[in-house]
Amino acid sequence: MNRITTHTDKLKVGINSSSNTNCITCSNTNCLINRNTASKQIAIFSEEKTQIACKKGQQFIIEGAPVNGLFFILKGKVKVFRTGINGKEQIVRFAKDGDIIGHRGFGTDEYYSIGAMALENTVLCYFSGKKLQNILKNNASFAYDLMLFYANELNKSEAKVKSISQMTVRERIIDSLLYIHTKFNTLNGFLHIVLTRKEYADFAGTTEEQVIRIFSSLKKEKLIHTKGKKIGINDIGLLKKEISAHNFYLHL
DNA sequence: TCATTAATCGCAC
DNA sequence: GTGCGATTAATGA
Repeated sequence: MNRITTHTDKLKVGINSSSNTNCITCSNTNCLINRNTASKQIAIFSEEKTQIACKKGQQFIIEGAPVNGLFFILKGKVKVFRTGINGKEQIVRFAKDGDIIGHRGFGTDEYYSIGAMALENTVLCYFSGKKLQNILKNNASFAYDLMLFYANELNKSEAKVKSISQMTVRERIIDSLLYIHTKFNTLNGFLHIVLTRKEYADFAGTTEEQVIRIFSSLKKEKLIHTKGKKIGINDIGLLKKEISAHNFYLHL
């Protein structure tokens, strides 16, 4: 597709790649580490990390596995989910370049309560808890940014609870579409991420059938258009209008 | 192309 | 609004 994708494919060398991207020259401006380039300690990040290449569909965090570090996404898209009692998946959030995965259990001796899977070929930067703790203790600016990130995540997670418990299925699906749109943007008129109907359902807290039904009525109302798995939003303003009546400001 | 997987729809509850 | 099963469309080897 584009030059960047090709670059990622070259990095597809399996677990524990030795060719680490240097944090100083890294072009991922969405990354917390990158935003702290001012610090001289930035060089340490490059030395302490392990780069991991994940193929599409590969799960790199298993629910119940012991927590021992933190993942940063260098390039790619990931879904973070939790499995319910009857095997139902609840997608907790999506993540893209620069986002952090596995932070909930960081700094504890606990086990992951979530799973994470690559939605496309993804390159991760992995820091073991011990190494990262050393960096955090010596870099106040980075620690502060990480704290802001945690606060923001908590806020979003609280908004999500409200969304699932108080909105109708249609509203939750529209809300999810808007979230995907703000997070991943569009490409050629379609949302720049490919999700199955089931994944939309798992994120909106409903079933695959409901998603299909809502999508087809939204299509009839000319609010969205689809081509295979790809979804395009025709008028973001109109969609926002539908949920703004409830004064829910989600996914900020 | 053919086999596999996903999307869709109808229908019962 | 949910869940099952049959049909149809899309994907990818």
